[in-house]
Order: sequence, then C-alpha cells, then structure tokens
Amino acid sequence: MTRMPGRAPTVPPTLADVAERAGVSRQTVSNAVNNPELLRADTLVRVQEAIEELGYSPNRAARNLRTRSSHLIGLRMSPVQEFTANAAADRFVHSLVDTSREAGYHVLLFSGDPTDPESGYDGLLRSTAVDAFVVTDTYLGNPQAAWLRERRAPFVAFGRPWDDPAATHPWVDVDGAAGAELATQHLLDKGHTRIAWIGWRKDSFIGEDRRSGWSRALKERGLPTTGLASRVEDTVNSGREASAVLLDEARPTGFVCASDTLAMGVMHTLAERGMHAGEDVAVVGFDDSQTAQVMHPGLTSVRQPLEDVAIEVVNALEGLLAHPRRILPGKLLVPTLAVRRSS
Amino acid sequence: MTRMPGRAPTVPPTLADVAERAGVSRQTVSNAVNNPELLRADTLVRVQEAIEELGYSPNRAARNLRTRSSHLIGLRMSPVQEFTANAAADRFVHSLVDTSREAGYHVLLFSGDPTDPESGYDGLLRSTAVDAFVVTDTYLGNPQAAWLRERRAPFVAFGRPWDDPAATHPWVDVDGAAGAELATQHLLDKGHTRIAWIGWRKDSFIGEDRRSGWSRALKERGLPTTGLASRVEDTVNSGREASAVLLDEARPTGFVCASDTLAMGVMHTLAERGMHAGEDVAVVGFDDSQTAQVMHPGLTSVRQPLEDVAIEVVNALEGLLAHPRRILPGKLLVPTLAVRRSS
DNA sequence: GATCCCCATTGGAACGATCAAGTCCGGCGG
DNA sequence: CCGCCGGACTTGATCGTTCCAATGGGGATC
Repeated sequence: MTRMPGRAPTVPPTLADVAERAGVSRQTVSNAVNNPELLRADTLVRVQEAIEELGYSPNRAARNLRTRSSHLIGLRMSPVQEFTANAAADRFVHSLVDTSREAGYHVLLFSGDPTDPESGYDGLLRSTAVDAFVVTDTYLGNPQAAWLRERRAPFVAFGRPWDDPAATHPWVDVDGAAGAELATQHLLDKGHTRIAWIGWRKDSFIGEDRRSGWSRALKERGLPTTGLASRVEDTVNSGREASAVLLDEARPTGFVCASDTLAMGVMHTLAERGMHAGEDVAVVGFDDSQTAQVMHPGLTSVRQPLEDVAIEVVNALEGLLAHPRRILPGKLLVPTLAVRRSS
Repeated sequence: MTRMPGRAPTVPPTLADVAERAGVSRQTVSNAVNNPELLRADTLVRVQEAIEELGYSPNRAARNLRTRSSHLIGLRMSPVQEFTANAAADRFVHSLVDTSREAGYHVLLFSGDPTDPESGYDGLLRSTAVDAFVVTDTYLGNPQAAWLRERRAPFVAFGRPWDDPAATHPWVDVDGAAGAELATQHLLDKGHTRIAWIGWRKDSFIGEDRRSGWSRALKERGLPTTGLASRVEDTVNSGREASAVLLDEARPTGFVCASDTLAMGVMHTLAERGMHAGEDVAVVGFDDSQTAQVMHPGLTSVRQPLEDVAIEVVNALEGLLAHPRRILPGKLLVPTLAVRRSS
C-alpha cells in the first residue's frame, strides 16, 4: 500500500501513510486518533508525531461510510422569513453551530420542499447525509415534526408539540407565557394598571400561550383584561391598526405584544399621534430583535435564551443518538426581559 | 451479496439490492442514477421502478469516498454579529442555500478559530468534508482569503480583494460606490443640495468605496462636499453624535450613510430635536435591513442584490471545481435603492 | 518451568459507491 | 465466411476508514 514516489502533492495523506511513517499498523493509528487510551504512551507519541509531520486528518467520507454516521445535523431554513423570526433564527443558528462544534457536529443547511424525497428530510436521512435534524418552525402543529415522528427519524424540535402533547420526541422550548407575564409584571411594577395585549390569531398555539401570561399577570392583581386584547396578523400594519383602535376604545397606558413586529406597529401609532413611547405609553415587544435594540427610543422586549436552547437541543441530540430507544423529556426554558426606554 | 432475509427494517437498501431486484448489475444501477443516457430505455425503466419500490437513495458517504468530493460548501459564520451584517448575512445565506441546492450542493456551517487545524478551514478541507468555501467577511483585507489563496484552497469570496487587486481568486461583490451614488442622486433629484455623508473609518475599504460614490455624485453637479462628511465607528450612537455635529455646523438637508446602523443614529438625533425624517431632513441608509423596513416612518436604503450575488458565487464555484486551473474574473453587481418615507 | 491471562498491536474484511477494464452480441463491410 | 465495431451491460478493484477476531509477548500464578 505504499504510495508511488511521484504522487501529486495535492493528495492528502491517509492512515496507511501515517502508519508506515510511525512503524505501526493502520489500526493502531486509528486507535491513536479515536481511542488513545488503548495505546502505550510511547507509541502514542510516535504516532502523534507522524500525524503532525504529515498533516494528516482522517477522511470524513471513509469514516462516515464505515461508521454509518456523518456527524452532521440537518437544519432546514424556513422559506418565508418573517421579520420577527429572522433575528431570532439567526441568533439561534449561530448558537447551534457553536454548540454543535463543541459536540463534534457540523450543521448542514437545506431548503426546498421538506417532503421531496430527493432533497427533503427523507432523502438526506436515507442517504445518510445527516445523522439527525433540528426542527424549528413549530408554529402551528408543525406537520414536519409529525412526519418525522412517524418515520422514527431522529430529530429534536425547538418548540413544543402543541398539536400532540403526548408526543414522545425530544423538544426544547421557551416558556412564552412566562415571558409575557414577565413583561406585564414589569409594566405593573411601573404603575400601569390598564395594560393591553396585541397578539396573534387564535389558532396560533404560541400566540395563545403568550397571551395567557399577560392575562394571568393581570388577573393575579385583580385587574381587567376585557376589551384590552386584540388578535391580528403578525405585521407592522396590523399592530398599528390594532393599537389605534385600542387607544381610542380602551385607553390603555401600556402595551404588551406577541412580537416586536406588532410592537413596531404600536410605535408607529404613537408617532403618528405625537405621543412618546416610554413617556406617554409603555410598549413591550417579544423576541428582542435587532430593531428593538437600535430603534428610537429603544424597545423593551422579551428575550429568548437562544444560546441555552441550542445547548439543550444539542444535549438532547447527543442523548438521542447515543440511546435511540430512550424517551427524552421536553425541556422548557424561561426568557428574560431586555428593558429599554419604551417602558 | 444478497441480504439476509430477516434484516432490520432500518437498514437502507444499497445499489446491490436494487440491482438484484431489477435483474441487472450494480454498475448499471449506478449508471441509471448518474448517466441514464447510457441505458437502453426499457432497462432504465426497470431500474427506476426498482429504485422506487425499494426507496433507494445512494449512500452519500460511499459516493463521497469514491469520487473524492462531498458536494458540500463550507460557510463560516462570522463570530461577531454586527447589526448591519446580520440581516444581510441572513438573506445571503438563504439565497446561497437555495442556489446551491439547485446546483446539487449543500451548505455546511462552521465556526470557531478559522486557522485551527482541527475545525477550521484547513481541517475541513484536508478531511474532504467540504469541496470548497464561500468567504464572506472581506471587510478590511481579509486574512482568511489570503490564507486560503496561499494554500490553493478552492474558494469564492463575496467581497473584492481590496488588499491585493491582483489576486486571482474568483470573487463577487456589490458596487458600493454605485450604491452611494444612487442614494445621493436620489436626494439630488428631490431637490436637496447640501447632502452629508456619515461613513466608516478611513481604513475601511468598503467605507471609502461607498463614500466615493457620494462625493462623485455631488462633484458631478458642482456641489460642495467639504465639511459635509464624517467618519465614525459603525454604531447607532456614533451616527447620532455625528449627525448632531453635522446639523449644527454644516446644516445639511439630507444624509447618506454607509450603513443602516448609522442612519438609525441620524433618526435618533432627528427625533431628539423634534424633527421628522422625510419632512425636515432626508435620510438614506445602506443594506436595507429589516429595521429599515419596519421602523417609523420607513428608512430609504441601498439594497444589495444578494440573491444575484449567491447565484454568481455558486456559478463561480461550479466553474472553479470543474476547471481548477482556470482563473475566473471577479464580478461586480449593482445595488438598487429601496425608497421609503425617510426621503 | 509450564500455564494462564491480559495487554498492545496486527491483518483481513467489511462499509457502498464509482472507475476502469472487460465480456457479450448483433450488425455490417469486405 | 471472417473480422471488426460499437452499444449495453458486467466484473473486479478501489476509495480510506473502522470492526472484528486473532496474534504475540510478558508477567503473575501454580
């Protein structure tokens, strides 16, 4: 198996090359890389020197072929980029990549029709291109999660299985109710008593979850909620219109919103009426988007602990791949509040 | 090579399984997948049916091993997320993933120290984990590009080789000067004659490029630029301070900024002085971030054609991998202006 | 001194695809 | 009738790693 002397310098060295140089067998080099504790100390040193000198790194393809795993995690990029999801998604992906790296995994991005047998989940899995998936958009009873669950595909969801609380796949989520309660509490502490809610359509599980935090906080203090809530689409304009109506009809002094997008709509309304956020009316958003951070005068917002979510996701992933049968419990994390001048 | 009858249902079928079922050899199945034109029509149909029935997809690892290519493109996530880069990066990554998919490639994300021999560029390349890289942050004479160039690693840069115009690697970039000129022209058309520039430090190649577009537009009409330009850090606060000084000392009626971040700073100043963007003073940003789109009253901004950049990058990548020796020319794309109410 | 055991190390055989040569066969020109 | 050609398909080797079973040598045990 010795190399021809005149081989092109671009061909990377193999296990056999290292073995020859170190005067050991291939398998010993393999062990030096994967199970160093099996080698005698001096042999290990010798092999490591040979590896260093030749600049060897194990060929991924060959390793993947033999071990039937790719050490890649598939992440689907959601096709539509909602404004709110955007900043959050980016922060999450970053954290996921970092955490995965520490666990010895890389992240593979893909897009397109998720059920396409060629390029979708199924194709990637059957061709052993990825070991597992991370599923992120679980907005309303995510069909992808159900599909993966059915095929017993290894995956971890960022988001609860709203449509099927008995689902046994691992998931990680952020407690939206706790976040909204935190936001509402914050306004209560500032002395507000009439606090409005602007959220999403009733069929949004996440929206209703967050809303429940708002109403819980108010009811705990015996404060009214009726007439103070509005359910609309997740657009700036919807937020603008909803807040205008609420201001006219219910005269709230504070707004808690299901997203920064909606909160931006409230800001528009205030600006149009010559009112000042943080002085005349308090506003709190959700997701702590970049916009919340840079806008004037700064938007208070519920911040999801995405770094921790990524850590838990990778944890679950490792558990899942190590013990495919074991059923892992879901994990719920608590968000924090980034307070700025809008409140 | 026939499978044992009682094999676990989780083991995916192989070429040999398909071959047996279709009554042909492995190689013929391989050809059916990769070079269908080599088969007789009826054989092709027979093989395709077998593939369909067994739900076969080629094992990526085996293919990668044999062909010495992974059909993966490495993309490094820049560790610091500047605000401006954020939205743009996200949009670019999306486009890149979509375009790559059409070309038969997937995108592999990685992070960490780029020169780490384990997990950095070198490691990924030597282990044949990726076929090539896309390098994005070329802000000031990117050391990564130089490093890759040196090692003759296949890569395409999004961003010109500012530090070495004679560099021969393929690159794609957006003409920042043209963008700033477009923005300035737009304000000139609106009747403004005193138009200020807020940009980055002088050692930023990109910043100086954009600035040159502003000054070119003004000089063409014989309008003054002296005293109307400011060079600061890329933060909201710097933009706020710079615009305050400029307003006091030079009395401009319009601002063109090197980034949306700086433009946000201008908006803050205007708000603090009770002035209204788009009425009292016009403001134009750069990058068309999400914030520019949702803020009140909407920020006019130069929009980079990132979808086209991704297409050109993938084009270059394909050319590069098909003909490693050929030197591909750089490609410069022209941005557009997203006009909103701030101007 | 023979036996047993354990540890470090070895060599052959996969993993599942593609590459590079074959082989087979019908047709066609001389 | 022979030889040659080219299309359609097959066969063996190979990519570089890890799995598996086996080997040899050096104590410790009896």
